[in-house]
Amino acid sequence: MKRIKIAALLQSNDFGKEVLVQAWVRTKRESKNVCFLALNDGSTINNLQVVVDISPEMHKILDRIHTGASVSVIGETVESGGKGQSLEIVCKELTVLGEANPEEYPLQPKRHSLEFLREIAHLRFRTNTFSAIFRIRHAMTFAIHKFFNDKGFCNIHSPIITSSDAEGAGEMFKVTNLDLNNLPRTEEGKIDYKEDFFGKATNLTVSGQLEAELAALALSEVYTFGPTFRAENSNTARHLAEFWMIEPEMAFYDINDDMDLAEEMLQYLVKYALDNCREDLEFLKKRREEEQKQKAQNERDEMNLIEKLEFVINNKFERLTYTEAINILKKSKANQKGQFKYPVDNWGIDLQSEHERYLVEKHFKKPVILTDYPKEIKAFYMKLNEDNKTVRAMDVLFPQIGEIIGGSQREENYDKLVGRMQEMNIPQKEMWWYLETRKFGTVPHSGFGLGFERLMLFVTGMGNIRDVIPFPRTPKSAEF
RNA sequence: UCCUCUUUAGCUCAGUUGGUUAGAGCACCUGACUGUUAAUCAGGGGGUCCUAGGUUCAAGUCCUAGAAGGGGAGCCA
Repeated sequence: MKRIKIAALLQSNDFGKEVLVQAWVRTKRESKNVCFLALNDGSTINNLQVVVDISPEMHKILDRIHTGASVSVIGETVESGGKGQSLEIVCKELTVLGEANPEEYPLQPKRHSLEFLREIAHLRFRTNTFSAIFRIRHAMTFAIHKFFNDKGFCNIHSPIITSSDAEGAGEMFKVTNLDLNNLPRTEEGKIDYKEDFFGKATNLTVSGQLEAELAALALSEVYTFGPTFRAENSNTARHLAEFWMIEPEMAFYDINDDMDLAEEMLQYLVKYALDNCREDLEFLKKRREEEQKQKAQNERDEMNLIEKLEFVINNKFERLTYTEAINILKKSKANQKGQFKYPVDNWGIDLQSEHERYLVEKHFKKPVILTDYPKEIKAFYMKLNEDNKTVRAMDVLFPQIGEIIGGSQREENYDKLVGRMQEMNIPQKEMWWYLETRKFGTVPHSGFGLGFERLMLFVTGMGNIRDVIPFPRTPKSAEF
């Protein structure tokens, strides 16, 4: 008999049919003559209830079954005699595929702390919360490819190992196969990378943007979606040393086209989750509501998870320039009463997360796109404005998460780009290939980077980025 | 990296101004129960009080150092 998945079975409402189900036991509830097994196979947040009449033979089998065991069940679908589910199966054959010793199995049918589950990341997939999160993560991955594919974008696999460390996007992880206990040295005593695998120093990529630009200047519209590595000693709920980033790059797009695409994409992805992950989102909504009860009244969410997601797809993002944002912040009561840790006084300061949160959560109460930042606080490749002071950067700020997207129109003018590289001490020699795209058939173009796990934080309503990636890599932590 | 908090049973936590044998709920085991929904009820077993020093007649509790984790900040996506 062919196995049927629980999601399909629960949807079918097809009674009186014999089926084969294989899954893991979430709970076993036993009384004298009857036993109920709640089974989950990860195809849905919902469990299948299996009713077992306790005969002496069944009793022996049931003794081996505890939370976490894997079982194979042949039974007949019936309309449930109890509340809580419409369909259940009456067990005819019950086989234990794998026992789970209850003295050792760490998951109980009760709420565990996220910190504890992080320590057992190999088993946390088996909880409602994490199975919901990773089904949503899959849906978002798929939706990203679908969004770009439907628009005629080309997916580009940018390299993971790179020899350029000129981007200044953060500390990099070194890639080498040199014997670290016996490093080859040059005459000056420095490490001789000519002896290394690639014949030069290499690192893990911190961004696929520069390579994506090369592809965009031929294929017009491309995107990358790959792992990204930053060796920063960042210990926050929003940073990972290994994370996934989506980086579209579009020829003939100016900064406004760039913003339009970013907004359309985010709304598309959130809508996709609402349309395709409803039950998982409802579960996470309830979960968050429970969590909120622990918090002080003024720290609680104004909207629940579903409302928050619907709000994003139903409202235009607020667009304003850095200069306008500074003026709003300067005049704000929070600033005048000295409630900011970093007071807003002069044009040119870098916005702190408290300032971003004020704009998004207090002032506009919706996602905000900030543009035209001072050139001093942004990257060398961003297009310089006419004023010679600001660049065509755009950051999309989301409630609770902060910067979810960072992007810009790129500097396509060769001389201006070289000038900016000189100002910011970016070595031009290593970047010859990047500069050549401005020498040969340069065009206006734009792009942005979306932190995939930050999107996941928003969509799932989870508070810690370590809980939306299967196996988080953070400083002092690379278990599993 | 900085600030701050936490670390007690498998899990979640309580443990008073330092004082006898360290507690609860859940989980586990045993028993009861004709359909349960994290089933319920009764009983039972289960402890390196994070680690190393120190103060004291006496330390889970106080002091010092360290480790791990949480929250906030910086860096950023």
